[in-house]
Amino acid sequence: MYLDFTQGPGQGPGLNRQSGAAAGIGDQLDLLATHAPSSRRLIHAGERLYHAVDRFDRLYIVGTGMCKTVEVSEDGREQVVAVHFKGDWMGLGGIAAGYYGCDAIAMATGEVWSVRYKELIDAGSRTPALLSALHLAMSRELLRKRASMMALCTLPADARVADFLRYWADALAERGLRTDQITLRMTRAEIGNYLGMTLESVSRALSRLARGDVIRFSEKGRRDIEIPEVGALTKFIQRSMTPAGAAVH
Amino acid sequence: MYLDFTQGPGQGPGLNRQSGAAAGIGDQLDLLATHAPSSRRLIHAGERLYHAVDRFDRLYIVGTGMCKTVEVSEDGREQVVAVHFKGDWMGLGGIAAGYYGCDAIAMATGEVWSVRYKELIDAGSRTPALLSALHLAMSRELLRKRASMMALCTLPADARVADFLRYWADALAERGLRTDQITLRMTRAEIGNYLGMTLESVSRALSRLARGDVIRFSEKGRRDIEIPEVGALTKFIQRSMTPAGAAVH
DNA sequence: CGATGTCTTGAGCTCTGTCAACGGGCGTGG
DNA sequence: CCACGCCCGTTGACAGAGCTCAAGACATCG
Repeated sequence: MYLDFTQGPGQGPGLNRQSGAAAGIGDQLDLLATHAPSSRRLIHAGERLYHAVDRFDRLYIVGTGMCKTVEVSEDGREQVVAVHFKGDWMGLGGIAAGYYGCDAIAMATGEVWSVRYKELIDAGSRTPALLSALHLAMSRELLRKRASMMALCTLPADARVADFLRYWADALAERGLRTDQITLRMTRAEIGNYLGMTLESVSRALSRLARGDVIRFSEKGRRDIEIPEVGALTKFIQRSMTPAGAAVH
Repeated sequence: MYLDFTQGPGQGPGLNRQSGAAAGIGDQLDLLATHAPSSRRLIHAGERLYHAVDRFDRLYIVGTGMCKTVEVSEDGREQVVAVHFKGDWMGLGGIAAGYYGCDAIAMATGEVWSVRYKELIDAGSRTPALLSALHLAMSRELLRKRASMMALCTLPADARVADFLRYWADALAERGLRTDQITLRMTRAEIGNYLGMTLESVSRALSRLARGDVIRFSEKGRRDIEIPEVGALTKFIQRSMTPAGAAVH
């Protein structure tokens, strides 16, 4: 899926597989552990990794679990700007800003790795694969944000929710996990905030998706969602585009 | 404004100034010309630099003029995902995707530089400042997209337009250009597409901003907009947030 | 000068936000 | 153990922001 044009004959192992975005996830951490002075840290849901105002210093990588990053604008508007799964890097905006600009908050118990940016760059001159990993991570986040903007700008509320579920399922699939049963670790309010709509709209959208048999609510709770067929989400999104066919009811 | 934590004692000149985002813009091009096998190309408005489906190969940098990048999703939705001013890099999403994923189109006559990504990386091992420039560019685009998402998710239509104008003015200011008189090189439809609204809403928003004396239409045409006071845009945005005071009329 | 594309403005309608009521899960404390 | 409060989620009724459709004014270009 993702091609790595940076591979050269002399490069170390890792990051050379081409079997998906997650190809280098394990390798990334190996690389860091082996070639750069990285550190690990256990985290629990709700715990904050760094504050928006903190001076930029380290980059963080989700080892296990998942995190969200939340931005607060000067005039107090607050927004979830990203959800980070295993292998995703965090804090990349700090490179240019000098401070993080977002709060990073764990959404589940897990482990997070981190490296000093400066030391990563130094190590990168010896181990180019480290730089490749960094570039891939940044580029991937760019792609993700592009997709988010596309959804925000062109999809109606219901389809945005469907798109969000598809994204979540894809993220799990890329990491070799089941996608027929996902656990959203966010409240409706958080999802709505991320998707630019209210919690009520999220709730209604999910209800409609369930009524249309695109998803099913698990017995375990309303945050556990069964997706028998991820393709059905895509179909739903496309249907909501055509001027003719909306309304699944 | 933007701090560069990568500066080391041994680094070459350039990218070490701290006088704003544009600090390294001239230097970037110097760097490329001196240390990497880059090439230049003249472009005219409407000309396409690369196609979304093209295999990723080179990164592009706006030397003079400006460009937009347009994404087309599989199901045919089309969206302007970014506007690129002097010094902005383009094609960064291709690093992870393997293809560009966007069309890049010139919006004015100008000059665009480009480097093979692979060769840039190679040169970067000899000239670390090149890598710093790349990282800064990527990080900056991440910040920009974050800001876009924030606007899309939390601002009403009028304020999004105001935010867009402010962004444009700031971009000019960072490059040492006048901001009291800007020329939008986009149709209302393009602006609306970029901001997630219709061309009519853009038109109405601009009319309201003009009525509220936040902007003025130039005699030269409706795409030339005078902004006597950039701060007024910010005030307008904040006013549209407070539940009490909206309505400038 | 007509043709085309762009911009503005109005009128009506729809989607989604707002406000409100209600139910369920969970932890705390009596 | 149950009662209570709190947070989360769902659903309904309503209102309003923004979209759709339509008409007309301008500008540009052949």
